[in-house]
Amino acid sequence: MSSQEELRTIALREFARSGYGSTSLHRIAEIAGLSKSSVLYHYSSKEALLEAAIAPAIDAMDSIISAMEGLEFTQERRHAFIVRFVDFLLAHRSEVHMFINQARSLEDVPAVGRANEVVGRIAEVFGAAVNSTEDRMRFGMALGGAAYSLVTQDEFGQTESPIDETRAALVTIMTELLAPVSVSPALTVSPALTVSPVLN
Amino acid sequence: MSSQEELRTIALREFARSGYGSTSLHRIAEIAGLSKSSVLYHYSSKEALLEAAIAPAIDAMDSIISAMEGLEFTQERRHAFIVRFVDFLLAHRSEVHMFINQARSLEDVPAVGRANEVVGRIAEVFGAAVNSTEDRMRFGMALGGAAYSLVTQDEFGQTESPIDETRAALVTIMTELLAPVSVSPALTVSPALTVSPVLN
DNA sequence: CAGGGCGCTGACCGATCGGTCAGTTACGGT
DNA sequence: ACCGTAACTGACCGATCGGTCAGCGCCCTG
Repeated sequence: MSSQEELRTIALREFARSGYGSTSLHRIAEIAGLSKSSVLYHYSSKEALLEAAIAPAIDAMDSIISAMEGLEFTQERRHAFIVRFVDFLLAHRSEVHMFINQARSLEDVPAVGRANEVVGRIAEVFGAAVNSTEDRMRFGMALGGAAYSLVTQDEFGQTESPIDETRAALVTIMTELLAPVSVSPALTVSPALTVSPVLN
Repeated sequence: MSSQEELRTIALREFARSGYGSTSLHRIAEIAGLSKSSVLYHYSSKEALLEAAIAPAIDAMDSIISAMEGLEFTQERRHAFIVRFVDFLLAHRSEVHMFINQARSLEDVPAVGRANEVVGRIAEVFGAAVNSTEDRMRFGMALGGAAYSLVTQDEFGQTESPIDETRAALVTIMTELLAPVSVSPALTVSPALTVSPVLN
């Protein structure tokens, strides 16, 4: 693996694990067995290194959502999206971790801004079929929950599962969450339930 | 509001939004309209400020899980846990955001380490009834997804929903996710189970 | 009026940050 | 053998970090 690739890989892992702002170039260099100057030789700045590290994931996410835009939202297409999305998550855990955790604090970085745009387009495509509060929560829990549980699965030392088992489980659960809920109203908890004092 | 409380509130929000490492004491002081020295007058160190800010949330989470330990895992208790957990999420969004995003990088901080312990105990309690890969994913997506979608809901400028609608939707979806899959889902929610939430 | 905390401050400290720059080493093509 | 360039480095820069400290004004009490 070339130094450039190695630096990208290391930076990605460290940025995701410790945060962009809290990861020093010195640390990245140290892990790579290089000096800080060498890192800045390959990438003109810390920000350039970040962009190089996450660009492929943004492209992948972009192509997934582009394939959905402007098309009617059939069951088949929904399922195809879920499968693509799960595979995307499995292939780009660290990048997704970064988007989830630091998209807000890094939004001035061009590449991260672009990532936020793409996420917004996903929300738009689903938004057409998603109106109620509960449906919106379903959408958020399906995408966010899938990403989050995948990320923490290898962060915390949980029991590891075979990849295809994980993949199948994710597809099943996301399909369940994103299925049109108009059916079986008996499931929903009555809205007149005890309104709790939510205070800080 | 006293300076101490105000600093705690500001610190919590900034730590959650930008990360602990990337938030300077100067910035916190600036928002509070004080000097950096004043912050260090009220809290002996940045870490002490962090601990003071998140301690109440950890206590609340601790009491929720303590109420579950050592008891048989009935439908009623599962539902009670979900309701308490959702109310906990609603009351402590910022703290939960921090645990999710930075628990790993901050684990040497005593208070955060304690938070990780509590999360581990939650996993243990549920782990008894959770064996397959899919059930484990369900658990992760229910807890993590709920926390994540709540956090991003007000971070990104999404359409805001009434808080009791959000609460009801979360309870519904989490119940659906955590219900034993073998049983018909229609049977799992009994309407008379609304348990009053845990107060802080 | 004296004085003692309390809340707060600016000046200052060493460490570390991202980044610049001149210079060294290794090496492939002619 | 020579040269150009790619890969890499240490010394150094200004800025900012968390933290220390002496001292400021203010209010309350004796």
